[in-house]
Amino acid sequence: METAHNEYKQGFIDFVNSLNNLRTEVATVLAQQLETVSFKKGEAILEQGSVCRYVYFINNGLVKTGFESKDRTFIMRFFAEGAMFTVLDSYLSRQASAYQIQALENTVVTRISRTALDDLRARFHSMETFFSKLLATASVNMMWRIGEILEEQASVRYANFIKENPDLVQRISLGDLAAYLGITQVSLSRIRAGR
Amino acid sequence: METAHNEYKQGFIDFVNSLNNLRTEVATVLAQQLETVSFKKGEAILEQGSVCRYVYFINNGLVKTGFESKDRTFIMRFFAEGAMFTVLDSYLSRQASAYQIQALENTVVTRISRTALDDLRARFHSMETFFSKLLATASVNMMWRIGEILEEQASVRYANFIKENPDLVQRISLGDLAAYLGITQVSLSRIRAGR
DNA sequence: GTAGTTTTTTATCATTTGATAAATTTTCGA
DNA sequence: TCGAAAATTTATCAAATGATAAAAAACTAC
Repeated sequence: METAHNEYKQGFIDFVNSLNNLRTEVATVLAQQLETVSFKKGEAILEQGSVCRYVYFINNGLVKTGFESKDRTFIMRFFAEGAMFTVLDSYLSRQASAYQIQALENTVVTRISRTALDDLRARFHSMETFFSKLLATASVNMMWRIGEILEEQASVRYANFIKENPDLVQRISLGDLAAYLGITQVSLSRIRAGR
Repeated sequence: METAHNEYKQGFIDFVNSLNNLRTEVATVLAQQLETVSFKKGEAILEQGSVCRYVYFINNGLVKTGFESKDRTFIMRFFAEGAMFTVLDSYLSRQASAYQIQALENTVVTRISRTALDDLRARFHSMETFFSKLLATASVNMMWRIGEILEEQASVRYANFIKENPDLVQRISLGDLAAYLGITQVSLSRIRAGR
């Protein structure tokens, strides 16, 4: 439906503007490059081993990015409505990704292809600035996460996660939260029991 | 000494060019904003609690970035000659940093102030692109590190570090390497003993 | 609503890492 | 070169987490 489609595009544009305000002209060109796609709960948005060719904005729903290793799964991050994400290494290198993206709920995303965004970044200084700021945000988050993992035990990280994401906790399974914390689901259950 | 000073500036410029080639004009303006500073082994380049006002390029020497917590120390990263670094959260937010930077060897850095770099990023698209690429590199490194910490035990991460940084290992103390791995120095000694 | 599947909990035992202390080795300045 | 300080190793015991299995609870599909 066209109306809904444009609304979704507007979410993406608003997000970009919130990081770095675009001239109307640039926003218009950007809007032309966006497309909106839906995924059902459980569906893979990006499979491990394929190349991530998009930057995504979540209109609604919830996704996890992570990877499978040996027989365990690890989660890099959850992204909910209003967030922008990609699998950065694959996106930048154009190589197959070790990471996957999966919808944890029915999810609607608006995305832009790397080709299109590269072009916009090259043509418009403001789009490059937006991209810098996007990476800056991601970097600061990751820095923080590394520090926390090094410093704190799983029980503390669990408590921190709950405190900082009270909303998300309701929507994430125990197993996925454990995979985010880097411990087994059984260990997290034990931590919750307080032993 | 002026000659040496210009050589040092050139290292910074070469690094920028390697990420995103600058027009001569831009490189010249950039060069005017650089200054070279030396630190003795053990000296703090940035103290925990102050604001990181620079992006640094290491001409020679070795530094660690990290933080003290309770009674333990943790290291985010080592940077040796040829690397560019800053304390990103503090640099971007202009807030006091939870992280410190310390010289592990006598170190010569060439730096640019945030004020000057912000100005160059605003004036020259190519400088913004350089900054994006710098952040992209940092992001991919951090992504990789998070995945590794989640997935692998300290003994494996130790083996990986040695394999990927055979040069650095010679120059880093066991304690600092343990702080990077997120374990105690005693634990690392035990891992090395192979028990 | 019920059966089957998935998720979560509980329990037990093994492994990894931390805390502490002491011995040993290395480094460094006088 | 000596002696003190710092770094590293070794040892012992405690705490945190993993592996496995089984029970309980929650969720789903029909």
